[in-house]
Amino acid sequence: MVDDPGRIWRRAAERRRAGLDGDRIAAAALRLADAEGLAAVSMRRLAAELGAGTMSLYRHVSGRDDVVELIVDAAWGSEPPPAPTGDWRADLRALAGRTRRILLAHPWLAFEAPTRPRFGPNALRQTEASLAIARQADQDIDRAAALLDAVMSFTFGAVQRELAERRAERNSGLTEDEWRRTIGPYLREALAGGDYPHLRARVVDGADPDHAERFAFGLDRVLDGIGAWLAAVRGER
Amino acid sequence: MVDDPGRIWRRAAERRRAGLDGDRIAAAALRLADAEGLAAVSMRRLAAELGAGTMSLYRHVSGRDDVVELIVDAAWGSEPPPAPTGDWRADLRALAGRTRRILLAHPWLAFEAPTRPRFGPNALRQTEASLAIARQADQDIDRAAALLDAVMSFTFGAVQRELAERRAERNSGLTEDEWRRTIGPYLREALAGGDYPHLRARVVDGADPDHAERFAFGLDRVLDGIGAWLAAVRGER
DNA sequence: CATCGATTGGGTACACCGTACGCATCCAGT
DNA sequence: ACTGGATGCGTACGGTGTACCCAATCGATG
Repeated sequence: MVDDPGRIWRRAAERRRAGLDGDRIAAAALRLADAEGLAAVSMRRLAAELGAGTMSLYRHVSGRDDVVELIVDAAWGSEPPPAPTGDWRADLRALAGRTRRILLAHPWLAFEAPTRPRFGPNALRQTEASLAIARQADQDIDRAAALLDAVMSFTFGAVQRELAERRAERNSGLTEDEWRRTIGPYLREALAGGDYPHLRARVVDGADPDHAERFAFGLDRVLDGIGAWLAAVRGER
Repeated sequence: MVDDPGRIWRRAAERRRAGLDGDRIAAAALRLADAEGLAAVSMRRLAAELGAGTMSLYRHVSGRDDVVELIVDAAWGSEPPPAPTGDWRADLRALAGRTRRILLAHPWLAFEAPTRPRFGPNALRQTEASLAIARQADQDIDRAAALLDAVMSFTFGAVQRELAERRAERNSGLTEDEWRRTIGPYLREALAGGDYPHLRARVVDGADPDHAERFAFGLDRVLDGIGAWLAAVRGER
């Protein structure tokens, strides 16, 4: 067998039949990741959290990667995907909003989820629901997939940026202003040279953007672009 | 001192004055990361690559995080940012294209770069150039930053998806088709149930999308949306 | 009820990781 | 020539994932 991405999920189904604790592992790991970050989810730590021996975990999970795969899917399952209502624009917006909410609720997820395609039950349900929504805009599966991809690409990218900024704020002092004074010595020196007029304008004159507002702005641009394109495609027919 | 993100870059400047080998470390680390992935860049391995003792690295770099920060900036410096030409749409497209090229050339970068804001010399130059381009579309710094953010959010998200798919293809067998047969046992079972009609349509009837084409499609939608918005804003004035 | 097979729990050990600390060496400026 | 600071680096500690193997337990069967 070359590589079997379906392994864990088949196994999970079997376990459920046998009634064992693959779920407990996932639940404990998710709790740990949310509380102390994904790095804190080590096999030893996780086992300790469950009051079990480290190697016992390997009976239910084939390694740490499996644990991560499990909690990624569990996180996606924390809020059901929205159902199509007939208004593709509103539905796509709701879908993006749900995605952002979930990513913000599990800050490790945004950096782990996009590393490879996932096939957990919740991921499957979610993809299905997303395609159902996208096909309201265009029944053609390839065009629907393409426009969904554009929306989701933006969503992930935007939330990652948001999380990175949030983390930077958390890390150094407290406020965005405080942070500026921390990086100050270096950045001020760089800006003082006059080599970066636009950067300087952004830092000095620019307003601190509201994250939610930023997200909504970008999303609206994407949806506008998709709307215009749909109109053009329909016009051609 | 709470936390000093400018530290390494100040230090780099001093080193250059003193003429030491902070650069050699960065160059070797970048080579290693590109050849064997970021995970292969360990302090021991890196030192061995340089024919030096492990702890010698700590004279020039305050830890592994510094090494990563150095190679991230070095990677951004591998292609100069485009200069404004007067056509904001073409320039933003060129900027996104350059970003995609760099991210694809250093596959580890797409997953490392967005974790926090960077302030290396190349990152600074790049931000400056990007803002210069964005301000061609709208002189207002906040609006320019907002539209640039939308473009870059999409770009990062899209390339991450692309890399994830590429990796999945690499990992299991060879072709996309081969991959489908690998995941087959599990996915086929899931699709056979009839619970996922849209997903099934995508897998069975859908075409394998060309990555570059997908990227161009999404980017065009974003740029269209921005164009329409700019026209509306200008109309209001 | 006794017995046997399979399934599960877990301890030990190995090879890696980042890095704190302190000692040896070398080179520059006086 | 001497001396002080910069530099190289060996050792050691606490962490990581997990391969391997033995003990215990549980279920079904005779």
